[in-house]
Amino acid sequence: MSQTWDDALRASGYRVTPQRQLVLEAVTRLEHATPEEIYAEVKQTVVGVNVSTVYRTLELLEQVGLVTHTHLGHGAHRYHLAAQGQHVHLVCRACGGITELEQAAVRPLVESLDADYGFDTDVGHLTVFGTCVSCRPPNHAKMRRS
Amino acid sequence: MSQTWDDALRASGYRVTPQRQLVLEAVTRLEHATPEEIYAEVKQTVVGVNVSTVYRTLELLEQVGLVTHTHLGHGAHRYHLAAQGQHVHLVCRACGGITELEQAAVRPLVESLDADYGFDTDVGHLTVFGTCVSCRPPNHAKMRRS
DNA sequence: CTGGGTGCAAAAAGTTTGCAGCGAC
DNA sequence: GTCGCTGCAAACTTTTTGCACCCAG
Repeated sequence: MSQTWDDALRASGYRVTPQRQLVLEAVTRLEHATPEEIYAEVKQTVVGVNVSTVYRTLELLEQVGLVTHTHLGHGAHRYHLAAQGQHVHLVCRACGGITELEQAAVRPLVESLDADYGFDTDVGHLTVFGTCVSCRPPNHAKMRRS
Repeated sequence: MSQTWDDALRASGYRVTPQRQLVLEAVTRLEHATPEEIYAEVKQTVVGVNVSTVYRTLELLEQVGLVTHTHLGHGAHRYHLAAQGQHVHLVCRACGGITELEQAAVRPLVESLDADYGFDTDVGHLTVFGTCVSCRPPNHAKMRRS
């Protein structure tokens, strides 16, 4: 499996370089990472890698289909492995925590958007903002279902 | 109704200025506008208004609760009237079109996220990316509801 | 060897801040 | 008249680009 990704690169006519390997590893390790975080991660392994290379590499990896990005919170692009499968993100406004959900969790929504509006949802990009259990005020936290 | 908003400002201890009125009008007129678009709009009415004022005003209006912002596509903050009510946004990747949905459209999702994960969804911030009817490949586009 | 990839530095885009003067109340 | 608000310019942050050198194939 360690050879899968570089084949993907070569297959698309791109070269396999240590920098690209490092960026891909960083994306894999730190899930939901911003370009900056990825840069920091890569840099602490090998010095000399440049920010611009990280940006260029991310763009390329995404184009090849190895990684994808989502918009979590203000302007933060966050990258993750495409192979990890498409998942929905729940982002807590209070603690900033990110929860991943399987596609199944939003299937009803996707289907109704399709049926009612003919809209084809890109589930992998779906991000839901709100407040997670542990950050909700204890009182009216529950007693909703009632 | 033209006097409602300035009371909201004064009530919060802020002054009512022409610039603030202009920004609010711009937000009202062009729905889902970015700071830049708002700036452009304001500028074409009155010259001399500054970008920084637009940013400061938007921040203030949001704090007072007159407007809200959502994250639509990459890093674009888009502002809209809070009074317009919370609505979900469908963003088409192909044509960039934005469709607004009433909260009701996602109620099932919101309820299941609450029930299953204790997550309190911020519906006003919910944005769904995908492809709209008119941009979907004609073939498998329809024939669902059939 | 050759051309794509990288580092470096400068540019561009988007947003914030300090400060002096102006005008809402 | 006072103090908050604004304009202006400069600083900052984040991302992009041009160019010469270097190394994967």
